[in-house]
Amino acid sequence: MPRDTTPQAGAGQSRRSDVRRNERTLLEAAAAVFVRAGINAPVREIAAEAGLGMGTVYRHFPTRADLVVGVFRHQLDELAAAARTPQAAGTPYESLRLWVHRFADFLVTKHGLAEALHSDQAGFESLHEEFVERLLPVLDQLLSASAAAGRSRADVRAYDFMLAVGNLCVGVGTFPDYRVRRMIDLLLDGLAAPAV
Amino acid sequence: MPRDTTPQAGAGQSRRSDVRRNERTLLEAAAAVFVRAGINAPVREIAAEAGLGMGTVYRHFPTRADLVVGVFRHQLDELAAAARTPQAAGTPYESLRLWVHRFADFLVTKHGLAEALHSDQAGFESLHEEFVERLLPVLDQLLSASAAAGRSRADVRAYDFMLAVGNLCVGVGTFPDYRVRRMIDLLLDGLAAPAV
DNA sequence: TCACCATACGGAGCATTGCTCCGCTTTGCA
DNA sequence: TGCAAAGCGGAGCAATGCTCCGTATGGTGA
Repeated sequence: MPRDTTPQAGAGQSRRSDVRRNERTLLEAAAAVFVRAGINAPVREIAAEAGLGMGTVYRHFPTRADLVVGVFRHQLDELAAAARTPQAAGTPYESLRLWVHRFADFLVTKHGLAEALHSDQAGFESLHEEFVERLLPVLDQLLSASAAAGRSRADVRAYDFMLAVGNLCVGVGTFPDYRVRRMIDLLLDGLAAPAV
Repeated sequence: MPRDTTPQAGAGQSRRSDVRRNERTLLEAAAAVFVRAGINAPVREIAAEAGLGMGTVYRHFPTRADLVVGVFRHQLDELAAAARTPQAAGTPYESLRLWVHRFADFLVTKHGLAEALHSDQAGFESLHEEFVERLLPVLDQLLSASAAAGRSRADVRAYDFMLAVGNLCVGVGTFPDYRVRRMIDLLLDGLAAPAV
């Protein structure tokens, strides 16, 4: 399995200057294109936006998923950090609730991310993996804490719950009338309800 | 908006015999291909399976979504009928629960259907529409009955709930470790819980 | 029975898009 | 400054949705 496909790997120093410059340029271009055209924008478009060739894009980021991961790495980190920061006020369950909605916000505002996350398209496994790797531990901890406080079920796996929340975010954007928040709350209520 | 894009429209009598034969052949071929290669199988493959040309496929079914609708029309009808058949035993809430799981079964066993249903890919709106048109009324009725019996919330829209259940089914197949049923039960529990 | 033409068919072909390949350019070291 | 290793660019390949139009065919009127 290719760990460290992403450029950050290997010392940032020893690489040629144009490599560093191009990587930065690419990430910025990708971010811009993702905002205006969604995660599924053609790679050609990103290359054009960056003023670079296709070959360069693919040498830096072997699949578009890697590009996506690169662009959202910071936000993923913030999301993970947010879960670890103890809430000033509120029960563990409240913290969980808050974080889940923050997670949903993240997915909903990146057009196509939720879809890509669960896509079976080749190359997108790494995106899924990255999310699981970064966020599953923190979600697991939030769930455990809430369960320990007796406020929510203990028999729900973080993995299932994470996928479920991610799934609920699919199709926002396509169906403006779909109220995701409402459904996420419903799922959270189901989690809170004592197991029958 | 193109209502009745599907061949069934217009009297079944007045059409040439080869047209009727080909339509049937196509539906059978598509069904076979969908089973072995999923909903997203290339149209070429369906044409080959049917022993017909691409042009013929597209004349009969303007988009692949129409083909999908054609193939699953019967099962969609059965699903709608199942909701109307009063359960021998059980509360309205139990009926709702049963039907929702049946709906999920349907989606889960058709590889790629849940994904397609909420895809923003051009041409797939008709698939979404068909599902909404056929199933929303019956789900609405199930929800209302259950709510009237005081067993579940009345403030959840059938549309949101249907999309949510469909969404939860996304990614089964891609992630064998994901327990959909569990998450659907969680959502149902959230629905059952009295609004706080 | 036959001829005719509206209807339907087939599949080459166009456009898009992910990804590769390789000849050319650039960087940084000696 | 010269040179090799590293990197770049973009033409090109393969897959795939969908169209277009020359050709074949069913069914009807004579």
